[in-house]
Amino acid sequence: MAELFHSSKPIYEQIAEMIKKRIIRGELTAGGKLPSVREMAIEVNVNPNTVQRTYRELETMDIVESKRGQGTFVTEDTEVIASIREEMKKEILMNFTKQMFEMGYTKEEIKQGLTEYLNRKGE
Amino acid sequence: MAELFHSSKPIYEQIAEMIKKRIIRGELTAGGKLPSVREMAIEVNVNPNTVQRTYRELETMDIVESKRGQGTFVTEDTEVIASIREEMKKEILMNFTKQMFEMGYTKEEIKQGLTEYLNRKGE
DNA sequence: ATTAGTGTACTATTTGTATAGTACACTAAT
DNA sequence: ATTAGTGTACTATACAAATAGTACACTAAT
Repeated sequence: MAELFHSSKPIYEQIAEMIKKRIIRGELTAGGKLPSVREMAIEVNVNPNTVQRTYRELETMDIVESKRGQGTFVTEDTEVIASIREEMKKEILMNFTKQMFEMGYTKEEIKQGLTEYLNRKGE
Repeated sequence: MAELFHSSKPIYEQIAEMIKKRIIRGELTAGGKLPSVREMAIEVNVNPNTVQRTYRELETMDIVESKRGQGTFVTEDTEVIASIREEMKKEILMNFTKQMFEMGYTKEEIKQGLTEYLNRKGE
């Protein structure tokens, strides 16, 4: 089977990223139920303990709430979700621009590079 | 001292990234000498063995050449350097756009998001 | 020849990640 | 009450990354 994850980052973090993106895209709605620890473990082909760790992390971030015997649910607090979206966007942009600056590109070159890349993708 | 590295990625890879960027920016020139394994270890506050592993990786990629008793030198092949630059740029752009798409943004929203972010940085 | 500064190799130990297996606690449905 | 499906906890094991320490091989300068 195809490898879902990169080796350079802990799998439990990568699963957390994946779930956050699903929430942000609306695939998982506020108050909605996540796959159970065991289901998710099968879905992403990983040990249940690893998924549990992911859920624990997400719970610490107030993104999900785990209810013993019932399941794990996306927070109903839409403001939390909105702020997660902004945080992720900012984080991704910051990381991207930082790396491009470190390569020596200027602001304009970065913008141009992105535009070229996106146009090329559409061909 | 400030932590130079992220915990989520092997340090030896992060050092390799750092060095590649120095080469690309021209801080380390073709044929130039890198800091010795021991010097670099002190510079980045890490064990010499970790730096050695970085140098070994870079040598495998034909980016540097290690000479016993003399030191480790940037390749003199400027084409290799040029291609590393393009690879890194593409890699960074690909990673960035992939993540933004996964968050649900469109091409135009990505461009706009970048422009806004860069403008905001200048304030 | 000696010395200092290189890269290189090796063993041992620690830490974090991930897996494997088992067991328990709670909830909802029957 | 029983059962199935939840989250949770625990021990044991394996592996990679990183550290620590030591030693060796080679080069250039003295």
